[in-house]
Amino acid sequence: MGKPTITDLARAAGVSVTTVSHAFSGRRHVEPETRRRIEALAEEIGYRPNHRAQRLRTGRAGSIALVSSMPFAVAAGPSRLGFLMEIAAAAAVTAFSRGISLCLVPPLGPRDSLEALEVDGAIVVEPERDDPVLDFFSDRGVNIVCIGRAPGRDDLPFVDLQSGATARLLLDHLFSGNSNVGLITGQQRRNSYIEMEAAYAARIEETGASPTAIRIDENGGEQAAAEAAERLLRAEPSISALCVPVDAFATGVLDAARALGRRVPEDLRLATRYDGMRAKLATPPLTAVDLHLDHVAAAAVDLLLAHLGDGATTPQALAPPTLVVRPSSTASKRSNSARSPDGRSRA
Amino acid sequence: MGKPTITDLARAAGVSVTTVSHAFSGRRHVEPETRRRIEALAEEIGYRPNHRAQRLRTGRAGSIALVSSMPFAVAAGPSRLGFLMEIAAAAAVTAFSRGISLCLVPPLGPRDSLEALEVDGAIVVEPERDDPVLDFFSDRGVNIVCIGRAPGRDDLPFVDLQSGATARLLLDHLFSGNSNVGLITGQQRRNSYIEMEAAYAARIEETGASPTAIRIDENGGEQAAAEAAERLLRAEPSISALCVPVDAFATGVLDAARALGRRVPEDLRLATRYDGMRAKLATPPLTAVDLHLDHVAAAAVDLLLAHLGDGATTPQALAPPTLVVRPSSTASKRSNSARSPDGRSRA
DNA sequence: GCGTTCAAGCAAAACGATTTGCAAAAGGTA
DNA sequence: TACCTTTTGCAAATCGTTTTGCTTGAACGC
Repeated sequence: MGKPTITDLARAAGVSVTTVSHAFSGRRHVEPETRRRIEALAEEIGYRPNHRAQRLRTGRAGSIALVSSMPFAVAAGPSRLGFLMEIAAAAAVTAFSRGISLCLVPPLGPRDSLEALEVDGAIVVEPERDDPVLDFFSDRGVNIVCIGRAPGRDDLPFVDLQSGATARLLLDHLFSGNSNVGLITGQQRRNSYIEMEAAYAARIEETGASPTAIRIDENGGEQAAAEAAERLLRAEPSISALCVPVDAFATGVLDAARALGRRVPEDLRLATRYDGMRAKLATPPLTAVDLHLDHVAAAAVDLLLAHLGDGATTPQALAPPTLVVRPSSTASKRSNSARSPDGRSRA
Repeated sequence: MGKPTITDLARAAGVSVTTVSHAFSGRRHVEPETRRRIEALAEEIGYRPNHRAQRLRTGRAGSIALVSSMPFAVAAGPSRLGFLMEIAAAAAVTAFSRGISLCLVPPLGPRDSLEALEVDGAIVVEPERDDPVLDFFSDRGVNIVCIGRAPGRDDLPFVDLQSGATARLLLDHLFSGNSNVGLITGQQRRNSYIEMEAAYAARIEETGASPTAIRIDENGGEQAAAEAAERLLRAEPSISALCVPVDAFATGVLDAARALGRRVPEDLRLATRYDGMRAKLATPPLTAVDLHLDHVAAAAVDLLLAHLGDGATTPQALAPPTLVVRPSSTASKRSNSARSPDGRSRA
């Protein structure tokens, strides 16, 4: 015969299945001595509750999904992967520590391939406006939590990526060098771009400078950014600093600068958002923002769980994003002795 | 009332639940016209089969796990993450295209935290000898497929990482420059280290050179490697090339070389294994091996599925690993015009 | 007209747990 | 003793499928 069931265990212990169930779940009191006997016996005969049966009965799936709204395979590639995967790793750890597992969901191609998915809730990373992923889960009655506000969906709970603060951090830094600052964001309408553009517009308004902001299709990746940046820098040679939140775009800008013979940071100061491998290992290393993605991921898991009414651990407050200054943006007059000059030591 | 069940659908269609079930599964013939009516009606009333019930009945979980035997959070950190996550992304895509989902499993801390996991099978990435992860799944009767042979577990199916070929590729390249080649591997007993060490020993035997091989605890990460490499290079100043399969160790070696004033590649040639961000973006970019991890991941998923008797897609043959020569190992006499000199263009 | 076969569909038994309502025993009070 | 309350445990219903026999009715050969 197969694996022992709760019935086998009950028979062995000389009690009913109800009692066994209660002994494990604690939903009702059972005589401590009885419980101990049951537990010992369970261990002995190797009983383990059947999750599939539990799930049918309770209606819980015991797992959540982590979804990127951006294709894995698309050009933004390894870098974007870094962002998502840093979240994935932390989310997996948190989820498992809460007793649920985490499914990594690739972008939905043919819509029905996601049918297989069976989850209690989903964490969607930086959705764009009208993101089909959101509809997919909404349709199925799956709880959603976003990382980064979902544009146009104020009904959805989210963990704040603090994009406004991040934007101001970067812009404060770049504008401080008395530079003529340009902006390169993504074409997709993600909240972080929207807030970045708003902060930039506010800055421009304040200083009376002339705005130089362009958008690039994320799918073009590094190369599209390099081409666009080259055109931009030719057209507007007075630009002396660029805020480029997408790190793949930022390295593209580095290529463009090299092609144009403009040194970074002496002739062009540069800063990006996600402080990943790419920013850290670029030449020169890129000024970036530590978004505390591990905390963000953990908070997202806990927020989702709270919405599921499960483990009501109160999501703790998030630390504000912090600027990590690296050589790519040190003001040209000053020496390279800014904090964390090499950007590699803490990798 | 809640979501429509198969019973509701059967009633609506004026047939029995059996017929509905057969209409969807195709296990028995149903009148084409009846089937069409059922399908249309299903669409109309919004019926979707309950996965939990299906799973209880069929005994399939509909998902597989991807497990790293190495802690996420441990010092090897972002780099190791790259390796695992590159596999995770590709595996997720393949798995979903086969109609099953993929759970990302963090390392097991307290053993029971993994209890929540409910999968049909597990892919374990580069297990070490006596890896507890393997026992965990074996105990539970979960099918296992490894990426990279599991040392001491010849019973387990695996997707070959072709570590022997990889080792020879790297060693051929380094020895070709008439260099005095040293080796730095990891202390853990993973198959790739074992095969690398064997290939190195064979080389030494052949050439009559004196061996200089050390092992470093993976948990020490980049810094431990830097310290060990510095000691090694001081003790054996004649070493003119280092084979360092772990990329985090390789960048550590770069630091050590810098500290000792040895230029790479002029004074010290260097090559690593995993061709990730780290290798590509290092200064100078590191010679590495393209392991075709995306194919490996896909093959692992298909192999696992084959063992589950599910989608018996024959795993296609794997492409051999290919050397990607970068400036870190170009022989000192030659110019830097080896193929792919900058290592960034194809990122 | 009689057996045989086949197609199409149905009723009911699993799958293995949780949960509800009820019963027996135990203790407390009047 | 009678009555009420609490504790402890049980039997049976339930979750929504899949799957196994079993019934029809029709087609077929003879």
